[in-house]
Amino acid sequence: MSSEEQTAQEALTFADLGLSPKVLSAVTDAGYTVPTPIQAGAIPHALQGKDVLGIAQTGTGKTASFVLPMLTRLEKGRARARMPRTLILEPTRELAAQVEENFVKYGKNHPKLNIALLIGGVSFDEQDKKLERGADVLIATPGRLLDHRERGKLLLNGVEILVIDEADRMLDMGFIPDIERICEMIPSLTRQTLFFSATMPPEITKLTEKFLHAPVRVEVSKAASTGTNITQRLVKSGPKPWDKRAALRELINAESGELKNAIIFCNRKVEVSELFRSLIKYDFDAGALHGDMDQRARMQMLANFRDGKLKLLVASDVAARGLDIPDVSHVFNYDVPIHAEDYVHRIGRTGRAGRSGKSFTIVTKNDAKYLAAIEKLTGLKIEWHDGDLSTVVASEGEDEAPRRGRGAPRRAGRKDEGERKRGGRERSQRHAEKPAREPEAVDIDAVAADAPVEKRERKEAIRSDNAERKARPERAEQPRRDDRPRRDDHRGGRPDRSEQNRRQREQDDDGTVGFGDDMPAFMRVSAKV
DNA sequence: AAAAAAC
Repeated sequence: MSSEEQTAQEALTFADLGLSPKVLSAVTDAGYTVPTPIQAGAIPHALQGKDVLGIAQTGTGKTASFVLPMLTRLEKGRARARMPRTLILEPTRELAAQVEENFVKYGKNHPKLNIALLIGGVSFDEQDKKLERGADVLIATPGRLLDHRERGKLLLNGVEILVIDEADRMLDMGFIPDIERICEMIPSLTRQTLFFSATMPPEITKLTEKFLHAPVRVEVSKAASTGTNITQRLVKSGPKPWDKRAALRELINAESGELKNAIIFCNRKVEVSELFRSLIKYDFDAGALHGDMDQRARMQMLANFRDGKLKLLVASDVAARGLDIPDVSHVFNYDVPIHAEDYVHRIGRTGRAGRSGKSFTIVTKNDAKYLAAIEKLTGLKIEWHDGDLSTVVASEGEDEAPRRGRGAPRRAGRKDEGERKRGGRERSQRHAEKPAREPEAVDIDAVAADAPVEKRERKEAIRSDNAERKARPERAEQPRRDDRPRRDDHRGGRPDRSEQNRRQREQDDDGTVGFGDDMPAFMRVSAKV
């Protein structure tokens, strides 16, 4: 594209793109007049029925660049039962739901538009009913889509427009075989394909060669890989979880003047859970988001965070890309991401739409090589916030190596692999929180679908617990935290985790019945504000 | 080395 064309396009308004009056009016009502570069580039071609290869990061207005032309094109024709007219594939459930919201928003003048969202973790029947009724727009994650299809509830040969969104992320997640299968189910002669990816690794290029016909390539210049409006800092910490949690708390407090809301990224789901619990204990206004959580909790957390009912969101990389969370003032990396690109995506959650943002990455001595990779990728030496690792004060916590030789010999009564791992983690967790003398915990295990336990086990535990609770509604005064085993005897007579949980649940008995029956207490806690 | 995604 020449620079003249570029300038000409910047002067464009949505009214110049060829969208239908209904769509245009919804766009205007939403307060938009000038399309973003990807929208200006893709919409006219999409309206003409051409295949489009859009290379754009999230936050560039990519979603509207396919939603708007699709709505326009859907005005002609009607959907037949079980034969959706369009299909949009998304890598995560949240993204799929987000696209649905866009269709609702811009499709408000299309009262007859049927939208079906096929994602995992929610009821099958409702989705099936929508399919039966005939969907104009089908938005799906690959797993659930294939599930419906295998049950014979879905025919894909009537699909007129196929959208593959976040293709590079699909690749990362191992979805490419699924995507290929799905593409092959849709007749290529009658199909228009819109394909979006932030980057074009060889596998993705191959995919586009296979499934796109003479695509129009629309590339949006990458926003400087890590936006210059983001202030990035490194924060030293000891290597232990309690060191890192303390460093984070200190940081949040120090930033409290500027901190409007923040996402705190962890590398692992268990860490999300642990950190979330810890923050709640310290009375921070925090929520959690990761893929093992109950789908309703995921949605609710995200909604609360977006609506400003929740200040801190502790999340796995499920939240790193694509989620449209406007106006996050801070991003904290509780862990240095193992993949350098993830760093870019994570901190890209702040400093959006030209606003300024701050990111802090907690670094321990174990993170050197990941940090080096990040600095290499971004071509940037990230400054230390308050002295580098050489100034870390030694932790007062337990020795690095787990102590042995106390209690029963290790061989006796050895637990299975999973249990042993969990036990170890809990031990360090408990210990970690000891020195700080935290206020009593909100019990999260009782309700959170995010504990590192099989779902079934969890449900079972809650069910039996509820039964027990009913049987004994009244109970003697609870022991206080100070009566619990202390620092040095935590290896010995520590009450069983489930015992602790049970007591805690009895303490804040709130009538929570179990998954799916009631809103988890931790969500209520966060919603209180 | 981790997350995500199907019952």
